Amino acid sequence: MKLEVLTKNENQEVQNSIIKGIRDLINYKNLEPGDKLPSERMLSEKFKVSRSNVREAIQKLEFYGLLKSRPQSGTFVANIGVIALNGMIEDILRLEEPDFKSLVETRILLELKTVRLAALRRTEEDLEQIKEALNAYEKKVINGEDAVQEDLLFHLAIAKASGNSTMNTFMLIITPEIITNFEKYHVCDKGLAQEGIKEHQKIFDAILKQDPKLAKEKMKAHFKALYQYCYNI
Amino acid sequence: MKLEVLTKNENQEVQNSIIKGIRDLINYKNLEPGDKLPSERMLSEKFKVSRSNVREAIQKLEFYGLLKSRPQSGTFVANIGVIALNGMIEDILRLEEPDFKSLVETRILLELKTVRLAALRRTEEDLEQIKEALNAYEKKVINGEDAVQEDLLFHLAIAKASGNSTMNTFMLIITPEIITNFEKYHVCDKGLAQEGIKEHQKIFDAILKQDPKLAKEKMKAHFKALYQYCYNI
DNA sequence: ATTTCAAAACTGGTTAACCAGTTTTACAGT
DNA sequence: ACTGTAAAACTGGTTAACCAGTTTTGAAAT
Repeated sequence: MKLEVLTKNENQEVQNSIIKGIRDLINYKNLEPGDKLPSERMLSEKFKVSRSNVREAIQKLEFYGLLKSRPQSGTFVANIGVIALNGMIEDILRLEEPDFKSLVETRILLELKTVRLAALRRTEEDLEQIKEALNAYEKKVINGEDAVQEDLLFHLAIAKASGNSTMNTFMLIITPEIITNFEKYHVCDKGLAQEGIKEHQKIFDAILKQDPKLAKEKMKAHFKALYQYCYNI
Repeated sequence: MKLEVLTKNENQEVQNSIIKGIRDLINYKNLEPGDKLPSERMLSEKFKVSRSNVREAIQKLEFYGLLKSRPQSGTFVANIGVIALNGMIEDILRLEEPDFKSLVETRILLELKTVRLAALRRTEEDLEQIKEALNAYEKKVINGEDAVQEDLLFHLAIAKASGNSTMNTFMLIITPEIITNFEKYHVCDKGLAQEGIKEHQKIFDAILKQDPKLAKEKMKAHFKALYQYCYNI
């Protein structure tokens, strides 16, 4: 028997076909929320795929909160109702890779919110960490070096200070892709970076003063160039 | 040698210690972005853990965009700079489980944005799917049945119509947790659901008319009760 | 008919051997 | 010394056997 190594796309298709199989089990085999899924071994046999493929598919559905594995016991369907399960699985199957415009749009949305929340909720420790990130950014820019990383770390420090762990996680998810694209398209040239220092300082001051409205305003100003760039692609 | 099954928390700690190990490799062993990580076998030996544990930790860092595995070749450090890598790994290690308040806060933020974008960008097919979800919700509520799932599917249909795949993904991530908590705390009782039909209809009409401002307004009104609930916990 | 409880079957997780590409190595030919 | 190339070493991914808890089962005891 000849074995082949699958490309990432082929593997994605295998995973999706397993997810479809699990969806069909829920739909046509009376598998209700809360019930136990057939064991990984049975699923791998039924779908003619390896057990590791089954495990990966289960992990993906677990990430989206649709399944829950319990060691030495079984994998269980989340208790969110069969209709929601179906709708969500359908959506997950059709999810496409995020484009850069989506990322920037989402980033701006998150940042304008986290900076307000940070102004309202920041602790003294948060302030210190934001200040530290600001200083690192400033130093790099003054030396004429590329400071995309320090820029993003400043924004991540604000997200952390927002006290909202969900938004913090989401910011972390999009940040590497943002950095990669910024460096690829040279979004931040030296002139923008010089301006950036002042803008960052103003954002920091607003958070320090606990003025959420001002903080949001200054963040909006900071993103003005980015906005323009994004809508001119 | 006695083996024990690890609880989820213990496993989390194992994973975090591997992530710390990888961080140290980057910091102290001249492992620069773009370089190849030591092989999974070497890491599992070095950190005295199983290869599957190493693979899981790598997958987690891959999810956050910090590593990239290439079959039959190696795992590579993302090209986002050593400073960003360090900052992000630190943040990932300290990430906490999201609380319900964070989830609701994030949901409202996303929904007020996606509904605006949906009003601007919705296709005819989007409209049909939103209408379908609206009808399903209506039917359930009129029959006096619990309609939390249909409610959320209506909102997911709007997120899909926003044309922003990142926001759509984020909505999917938070939805199951939202459903679970809603059902647990009985956030939507029958009276709210009756009101919900009218509110959903108004949101749909605004999207149909391609009026983003109105759509956001109606969505805000829809969340008014939720707002109150959330800040009274 | 009901309850008890130990043995058997089954579970997700772990391990180690294996697979087939990729990369490095080292030697043969010039 | 340099180049070409084939073999060896190494890679992430896959497989199958194994581990120790969990669940089911079924016969014995009541």
